[in-house]
Amino acid sequence: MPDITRTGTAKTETTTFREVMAEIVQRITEGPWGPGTLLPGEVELAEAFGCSRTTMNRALREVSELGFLDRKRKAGTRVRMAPIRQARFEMPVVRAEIEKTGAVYGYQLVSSAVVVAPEWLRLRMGLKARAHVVHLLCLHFADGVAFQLEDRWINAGALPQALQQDFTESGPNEWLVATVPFSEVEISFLAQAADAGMVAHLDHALGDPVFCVERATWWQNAAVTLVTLAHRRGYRMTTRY
Amino acid sequence: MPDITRTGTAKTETTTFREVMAEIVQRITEGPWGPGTLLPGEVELAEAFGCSRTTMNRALREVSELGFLDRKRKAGTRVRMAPIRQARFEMPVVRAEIEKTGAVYGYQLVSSAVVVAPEWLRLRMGLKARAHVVHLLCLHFADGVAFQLEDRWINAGALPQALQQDFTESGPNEWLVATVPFSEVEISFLAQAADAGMVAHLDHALGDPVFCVERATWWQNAAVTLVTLAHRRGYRMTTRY
DNA sequence: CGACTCCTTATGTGTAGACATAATAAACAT
DNA sequence: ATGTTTATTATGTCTACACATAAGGAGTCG
Repeated sequence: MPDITRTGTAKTETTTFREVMAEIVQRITEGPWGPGTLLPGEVELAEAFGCSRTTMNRALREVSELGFLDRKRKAGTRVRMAPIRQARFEMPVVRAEIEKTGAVYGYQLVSSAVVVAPEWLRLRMGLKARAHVVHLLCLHFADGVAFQLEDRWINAGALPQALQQDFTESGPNEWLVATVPFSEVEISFLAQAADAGMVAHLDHALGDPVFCVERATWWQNAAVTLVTLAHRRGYRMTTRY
Repeated sequence: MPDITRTGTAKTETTTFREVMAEIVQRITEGPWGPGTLLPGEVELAEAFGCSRTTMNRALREVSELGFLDRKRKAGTRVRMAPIRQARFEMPVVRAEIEKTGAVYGYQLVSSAVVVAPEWLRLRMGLKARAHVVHLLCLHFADGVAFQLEDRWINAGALPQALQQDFTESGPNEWLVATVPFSEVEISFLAQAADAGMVAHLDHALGDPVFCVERATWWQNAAVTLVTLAHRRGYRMTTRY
């Protein structure tokens, strides 16, 4: 039966790769494809699902990116024994994070100074001896309550404009992402004991555990900035999936 | 040799979507496509790059998933003003995390008990009044040194097998991922003050800041387990990109 | 002016077909 | 037995083409 234009009628009866994905995920999580199962080949599956191999390939690839499948040439597609658990945090600018909760964002510059980089900073960022840095302390408020204390160092060698820039009205982060948008970044999450600065500006007692995010960024192998974001009491960073 | 198979000579001269991606990313980060730029349409780009639109589409889609591009039908493809910063952590089983560093993994069950769920746990996980839970304390070692203290609660109502299971030889996590592999998960990162248990088993003084990961999991809307993973002094969770 | 319709356009996705490549398995030689 | 080559096979990717869909913009009408 030589095929005639499949284009004839309207409504897609084609199986979309999203439908295929959903079905595959369901078969893995609830259905017959338990951990360790070796799936049939793409060609066979495509036939069974009534779609082209291209579509099946895309579906399998994306399910695999979700962490459920392990694919290898020749070896085939296998359901992982345990799915890869991945926590993915989008790190918006503080302003966006606060405004998303419906709160009013507030900003205040606490202190600003140009200093010679201290030893630990030089080692951490790979700065030259006697390199000058801009050191800023800033506060971010949610509905008038201190939400985050930003302790930032900017390498004046790499970004001399930072020396002239005025940070009293808006934070250095917004200026930096506009100035050096595509930098290499290293992010760390850690717990720190509250120091004097955090006690003074956040709702902490000296030595309290503080959840901190540290972000170091480089641009073309030159250190740009190092920032530690200290959060208010009880802050937790959460993701669900 | 009659056959002219193009495989004979040079490497494929087809432009692969990875090459295209690399070029696009470079044009964004270093080249002429600064933040806000509206890119030419897929057809035009494909022609310029000497590839098919399919390939260009894939390249653009993946670059967009990296957070550099914003794509909308009809509106076109635009370079984001600031790339979406995303921290992505793969959360392997502790054993794998430790062995990846080359250290020898060690495990020890500290305590095990079946108790009625305390109030806060009932609220946190949505358990019924007087629900029974298994409460475990376990230690994970790297080269003999305590690395992580696992404080785990398992809902015996949803997983009665947990009552019989023996956790003296291997941790509850490995048993759980094998038993309930595909659960819904909520992960939080937070800073906590060291309590008596952490002081006893990790290298902490009372009240020290401890970096903790809390993971709650459900399966088909029933609470399965809640675990708090307390880390050793100075631990930080890092990602780079 | 404002709200509505319709057209256009760029991306989104599906299909068939072909070749590329990695990795296993089988055949072979040492 | 062991190491090496060769064949096989499942996934990976490219191509050309077609239709689907969202959304901007022009034109229309009250």
